[in-house]
Amino acid sequence: MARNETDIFGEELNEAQHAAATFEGKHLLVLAGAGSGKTRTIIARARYLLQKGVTEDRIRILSFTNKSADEIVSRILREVGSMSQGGLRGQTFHSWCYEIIRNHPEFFAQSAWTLLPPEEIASCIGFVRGVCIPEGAACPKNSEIATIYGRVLNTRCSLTRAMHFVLDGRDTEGDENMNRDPGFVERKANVSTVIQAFIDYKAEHQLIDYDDMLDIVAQTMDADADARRVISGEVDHILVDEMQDTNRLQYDVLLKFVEGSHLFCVGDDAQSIYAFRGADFESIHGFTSLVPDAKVIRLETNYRSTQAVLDVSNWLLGQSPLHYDKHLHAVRNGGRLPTVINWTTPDDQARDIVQKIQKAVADGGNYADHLVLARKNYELNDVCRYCTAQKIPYQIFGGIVLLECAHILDLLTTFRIVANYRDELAWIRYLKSFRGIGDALASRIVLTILSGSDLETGLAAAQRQNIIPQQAVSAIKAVKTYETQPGTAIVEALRGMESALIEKYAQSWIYRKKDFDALAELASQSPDIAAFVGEYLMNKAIFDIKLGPLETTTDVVTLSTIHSAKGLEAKSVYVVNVTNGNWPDARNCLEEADREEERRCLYVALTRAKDELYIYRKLRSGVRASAKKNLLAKGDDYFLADLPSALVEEMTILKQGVIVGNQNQKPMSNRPALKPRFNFD
DNA sequence: AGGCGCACTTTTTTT
DNA sequence: AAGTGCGCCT
Repeated sequence: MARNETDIFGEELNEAQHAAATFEGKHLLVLAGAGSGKTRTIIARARYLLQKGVTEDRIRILSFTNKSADEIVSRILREVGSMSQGGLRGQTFHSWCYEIIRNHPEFFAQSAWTLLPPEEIASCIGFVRGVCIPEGAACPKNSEIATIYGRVLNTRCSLTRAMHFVLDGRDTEGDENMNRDPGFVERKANVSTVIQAFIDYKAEHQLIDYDDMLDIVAQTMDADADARRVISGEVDHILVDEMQDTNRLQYDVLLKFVEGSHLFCVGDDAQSIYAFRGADFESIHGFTSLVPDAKVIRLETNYRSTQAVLDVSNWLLGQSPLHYDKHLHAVRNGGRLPTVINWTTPDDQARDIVQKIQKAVADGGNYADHLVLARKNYELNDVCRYCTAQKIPYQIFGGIVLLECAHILDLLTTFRIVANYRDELAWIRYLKSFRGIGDALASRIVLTILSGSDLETGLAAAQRQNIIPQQAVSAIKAVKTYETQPGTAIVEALRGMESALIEKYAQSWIYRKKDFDALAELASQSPDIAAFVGEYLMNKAIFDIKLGPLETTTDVVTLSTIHSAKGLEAKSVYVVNVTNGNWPDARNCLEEADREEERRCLYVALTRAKDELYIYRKLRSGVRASAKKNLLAKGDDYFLADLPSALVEEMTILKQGVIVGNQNQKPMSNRPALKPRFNFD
């Protein structure tokens, strides 16, 4: 479609973005480099479709997190105006499939089943292993089996390969050698038995876990032509963000919609950082062969960063032995050289970041212009501390969210029990929070309770046998009374469990206690307990953001892990602890693929910066970097070792506030952009 | 036996 | 901060 005066986009899109947004073919893959206007293009696409008369409910927007999906949707609605009745949906693959299963009892036996909370999978496995393999048998830990199970489902690989990956950190083809090792064969047999029992258990108790949902949708649509027709008939356009993080299982779901819908997928292979969840960064290259009739459009102009920032990012990527199909160029020439800052103690690092932010704000800047990024979420703790001490407002992404905290999960067992009285796992966790009840007694009590036909009779039976504390009975009954007032129900649950929880959490109780107000507030927004249970499991992060420190002011510094920072950008970016052994992580660098994923992760971090980029690294680390068989033996730095001095300034914090160095004073870079090597074979 | 408490490790990253 | 292992107590 040619541009003309009726074009809704005017000058806001470049040619490639415009071509993508107004694409008229069947399926499109948009390969969008960092800062190339990926989100803007998805939004433009949605606006274009709406403009063309496609109704909101015929469009699905899928992203990797609820947070980013929601953000895209709200930006679209903002730009389109308020004509929406909330028909436009932004979702994750998981919440999408959850909805499909719920809405189609005619195709899915699982429609009314209960979702097995992810943090409960390991204990469920522990529960079934007790009855199917002998104690002390050669078998991985429950949590490892849970990971193995997820791995097999998400990547569609063999059990052997998944075990090799999870237990040994290696992901290789060729199972023969493994299967010749008698020890491995024994472990594998046990894992098989446990997983089989786990699958049976879930079916018997009408439970599905996150990954099961995707698989069940894909399977059903595969086998049942009616289901395929009806379900894929509910949507015309599927817009997928972060396509590079899509794994085999998600791909499988998507492929079922190829016939009936239009796919519009946006991604960047160089920003693929979810291999641990089964994403394969190369799978995006297979798009055109998997999806018939697909076209590809590339966005290669970076609008976000200065050339100086992009030079370092491109250099990093160019150092990779892998080949990324990338030719990013910046529209913003020059810019301040990024700074590498060496430190000796984490405090030096945190202090320096905070001082830089304070100075920028004192000079008239905003807190919101600053973004602190870390590989692991605990690395943000020091920065947090300094921000608090200096009264710098901040928000933090990543890490354990409220709804994953142990005390919250403990309390919510009452909700799960009321929502589904036969939820054995919820019962066990609930009962175990009372003094004197451990695994064995809890199992016995549950057995008695479930012998009844409903909650009332079950509880009565347990009371008759005198095996259940009165407190445990009355708390559940109280919660049950307020089934349609979840906010009040939380208060009741807390009243019933408080004394038990105080004992359990001892000193940390004073910190945990205050979370329950927020939880009650949150729950009160749902119509009833069952709805809340279903919703919170699908949307934990969103709830957390709602409760976060955001309310006070919007001008805040953002602290985030890279994985939670997808799509974020800021004028000034501080990347924390880019030190060999930490980044790449010493435990995750056995294979080149692991190290390269870490590199992509760093690439994502660097490309968040618009104007100023600070890379922090620990001085003299890596001396003993070879804990993992010298795989990191590339001097003190794995990633930054050969960084050309012309690309950055370098400084060293010697001790409190004393900064030396400036080994490179050149303020501006006006050299032509470095381009990554590219294999044209 | 079953539950508890203490000391110890172990943690990436997320739906 | 939460899970694991082990010895002690009821």
